[in-house]
Amino acid sequence: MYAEIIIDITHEKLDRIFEYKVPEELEGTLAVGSSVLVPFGNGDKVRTGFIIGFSEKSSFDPAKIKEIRGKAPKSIRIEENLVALAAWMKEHYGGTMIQALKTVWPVKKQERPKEKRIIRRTVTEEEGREWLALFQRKNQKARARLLEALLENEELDYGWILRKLGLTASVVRALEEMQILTVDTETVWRNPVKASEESQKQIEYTTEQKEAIRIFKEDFQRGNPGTYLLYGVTGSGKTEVYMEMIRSVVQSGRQAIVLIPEIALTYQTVMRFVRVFGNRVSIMNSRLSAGERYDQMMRAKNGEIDVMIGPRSALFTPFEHLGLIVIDEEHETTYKSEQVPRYHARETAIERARIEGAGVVLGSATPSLEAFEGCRRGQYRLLRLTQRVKKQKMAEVSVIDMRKELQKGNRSILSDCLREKIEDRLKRREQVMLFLNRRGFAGFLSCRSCGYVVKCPHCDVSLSWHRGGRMVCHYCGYEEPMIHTCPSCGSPHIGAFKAGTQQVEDLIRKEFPEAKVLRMDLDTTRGKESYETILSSFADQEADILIGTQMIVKGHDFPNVTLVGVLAADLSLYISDYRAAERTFALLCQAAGRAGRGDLPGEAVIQSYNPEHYSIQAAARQDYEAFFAEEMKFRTLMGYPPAAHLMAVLMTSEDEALLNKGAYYLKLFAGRIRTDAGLEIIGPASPAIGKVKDQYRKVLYLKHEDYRVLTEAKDKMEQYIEINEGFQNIRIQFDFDPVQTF
DNA sequence: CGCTTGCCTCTC
DNA sequence: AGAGGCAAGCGT
Repeated sequence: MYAEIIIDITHEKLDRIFEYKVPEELEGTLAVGSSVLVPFGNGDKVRTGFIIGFSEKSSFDPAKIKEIRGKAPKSIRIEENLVALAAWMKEHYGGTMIQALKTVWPVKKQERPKEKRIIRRTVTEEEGREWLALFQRKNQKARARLLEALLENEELDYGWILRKLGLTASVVRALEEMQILTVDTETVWRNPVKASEESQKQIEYTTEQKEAIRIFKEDFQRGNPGTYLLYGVTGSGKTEVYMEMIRSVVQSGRQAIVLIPEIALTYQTVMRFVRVFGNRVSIMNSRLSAGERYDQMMRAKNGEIDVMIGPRSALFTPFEHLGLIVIDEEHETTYKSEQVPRYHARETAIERARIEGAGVVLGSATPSLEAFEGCRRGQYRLLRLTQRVKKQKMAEVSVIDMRKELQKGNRSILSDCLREKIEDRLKRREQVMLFLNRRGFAGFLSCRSCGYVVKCPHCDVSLSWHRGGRMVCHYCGYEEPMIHTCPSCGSPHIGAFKAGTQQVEDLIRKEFPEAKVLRMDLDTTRGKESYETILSSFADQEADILIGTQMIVKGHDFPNVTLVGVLAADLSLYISDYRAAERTFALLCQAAGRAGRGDLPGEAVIQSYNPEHYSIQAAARQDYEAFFAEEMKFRTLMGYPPAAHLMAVLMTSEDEALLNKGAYYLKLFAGRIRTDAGLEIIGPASPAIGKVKDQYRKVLYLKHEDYRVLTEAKDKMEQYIEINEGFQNIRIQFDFDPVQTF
């Protein structure tokens, strides 16, 4: 018997199967997904490898085949279904098999189990009373205290009782030696979820919610759940629908995974699930310790939990009978991994569900073009929620033309209209949220005389000005002190272009000195819990105005917020990315959806320099379908996803000349892959950031309607690169349907 | 003529 | 990735 093994070394040249003989004593104990120790290379250096298959006959020279040395110590076997998923991911997104395996199985090794010590009384109550009397006579107070506690409760938690009664270990040991008690050690699973006592109120579902639940349940019970898009406006009760669907999946003995964007994984979200599913819910995220993460994997594998909530990576939870994967806020770009393999959680979830016979529910108020187009093509089923649960009206949205403000002589970043409305809310003691597109997007230092911009010497991006007089590169972290004369022309008129959240905060404090203002962005949420702290103090109405970036438009309901202002709405329209309009539309809809979540009606003001743009117009009317129709025309015309597929080939090298030459030849080669006109090749282009950490970058884009043509092109290009020595010092990465353009 | 040094090859 | 093979380069 021979095993097909992937060696645990990330290198393109080793990214293939190696055959090893399975020693007889190990037969039966090894399976697909096991990790083993094998001799590798000339010196027979022992390496770990993963078994991805078996064969009776070897296809390699039998004389050269070596034997597996043994199982890797402390390893945990990867589920066979997840090995299959890894293979699909490698093929679909590029990268090596070992990278794919490590993505679906992030647990490195067994972790030390958490132990709990328990004190148990071994004497009868009667005997105990005799001992107690003895201790009291001898004035042995500590022993008496412990024994009294044990007479009340036969079992006590070791650490807890020592702390509570102020005892030392020697007291316990003494009683243990007298054979009054025993100390037992038990292993327990670490549990990051603290269960609550509250129970779920009875929910009245709307007709639309009932219909969505019914359709899913019927398909699920018939045994062929597919993929559904739950398209529901903000406040339409999507989460309740997910929970009801999960409930029916769990009732039939299967498990569910709920994916959420990392930022939305809050205490409140988890508690909603805990109220329904109790301690059979767990969470997974990067903030858990290795031990906690390992234990959650094991609890899932052992069938001790039914629902796993977490970001992208929770998709690989090793449930034995997975029945449903829910992807909340499915349009979020965080579902695309920026590490190899650059997988998209939506597509990967659908593939995992196919392997496991499970269903997928995608939920969003502003679905991705991919999801909505999928419904139009009949691949996914559309479930709609058009009504808000509490029947509140959607916020009234007005668009302000900032060019007209300028003509009127208002040069502030605040329009007169928005200023008046803020004043009005402050008077009525209602809350306001001001939303700015991006942190420090324009906090760069430029010379007003010659136009010189201070840039990072390593990354080709402008340095951001930070309070405290330093300039920082957001890509590599490079810092330098603020300068006061232009290095190019010597002019003293060099300064920061102010329009980050910090500048908005300064302005608001000056304009409304009586208002209490909170600011939330990457700078103020650096600390571990401060994200929650800021949001909950705003929810408790400790401030009147909350200023922030993307992060304030998600999660939390603030019932007292009746006005949302969007400053510089169209900044995200100008980034060089084919998804710019989609992102702008989603952001504006979400922002508008924040207003009027309580009993008071809400209002949103969108300030724009480009108010006639369809994404802004459609967002103002909250008209997704109008936006979709317009945007889809553009994607079709340009051959962008989801109308067609796009593959970015990112090349990096320290040697600029070599890189340019390599890019030129790779383009020539790409042109010969297919002779039909369907495969379009764009570039090579210098990305927006031409250099990162002293590595030059070039990018080539390939477009084709058929995704398989692109994966085929990827494979051929990989081969070409391997044969041609000119590419030795050029690194190449592929990115399918990228969410960021390079 | 032998020994270091850098590049190339190969890994079941 | 990392070790062994091999030829060019340098010292005695």
